Amino acid sequence: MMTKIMNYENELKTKNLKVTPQRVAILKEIENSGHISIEDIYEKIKKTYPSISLATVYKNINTMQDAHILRSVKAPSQKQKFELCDDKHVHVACQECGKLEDVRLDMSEAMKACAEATGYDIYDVSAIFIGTCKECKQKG
Amino acid sequence: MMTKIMNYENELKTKNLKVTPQRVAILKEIENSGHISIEDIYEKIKKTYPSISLATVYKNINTMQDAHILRSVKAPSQKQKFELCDDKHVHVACQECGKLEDVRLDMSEAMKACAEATGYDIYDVSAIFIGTCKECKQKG
DNA sequence: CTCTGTGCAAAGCGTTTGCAAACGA
DNA sequence: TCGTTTGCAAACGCTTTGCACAGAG
Repeated sequence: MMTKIMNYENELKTKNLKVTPQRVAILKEIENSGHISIEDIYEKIKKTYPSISLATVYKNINTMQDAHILRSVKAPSQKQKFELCDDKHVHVACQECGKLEDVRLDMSEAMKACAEATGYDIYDVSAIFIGTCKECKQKG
Repeated sequence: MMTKIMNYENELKTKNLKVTPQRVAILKEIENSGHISIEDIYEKIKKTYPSISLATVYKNINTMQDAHILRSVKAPSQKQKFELCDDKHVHVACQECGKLEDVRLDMSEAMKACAEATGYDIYDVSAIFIGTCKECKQKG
């Protein structure tokens, strides 16, 4: 089974971005975690790559967001987190415990409805469903 | 036609929050604009109420968010904006011109599907559809 | 070799906090 | 009156920037 990392090297090259160890490390952390904050990316990478600087993480996150390799997710009253663009999914957040999970849910119907209602060309959607998770329902 | 403001006075009282001119002014600005940033709320209120301080706007936004009178919307690469909780709608953002609009789109099907897929109780959803608006399509 | 990316330290902003005075109930 | 809210100024924390050096192509 081939790792995704090679694909991201190609994606970086396609967008005229240089393939640096820092960028590969950032993409690897995001791939592993699904969605992760800047601070957490930095802390994790520092363990195996102590010389990396937080500014570099910020710069690369911005560069790769502009290149549509990454995108941000922001749940209410939580830090900004980042995920890979090719990872099509929505999110569900538990109001009780603050957990944020990915859900593979097809939103194409809703996107179509939105396009019809507005006259926009819709090509993506960022959705966060808010509720209470199984565990918290039992406790509650 | 009765203004919504009276309802919000009641809502504040119900939540044990005092009805101050600052809070009423903030709610009025949000009601007028649909969604608005903190800075814009402050600038608008200052015109008719010059003594208001930015810190007060922040404190009240936070208090009223905690009381579920307001909630935040955050579109990628834009400032946080705020809207009234009772205003059920989703958003559409134009990638070209940055415009953010409200869309009255029924998301109950998607909420049901998400509840089934995850086992969560889902009671709200924050969705931002990303695309290109009519005007930008013509220009583009 | 050239141009992009990195790391550091400093600057920049948006947001929060502490406190005394003012205000709503 | 009593507890909450306000306004100010200072503090904070996250993010960006400028610059010299290092590294990718």
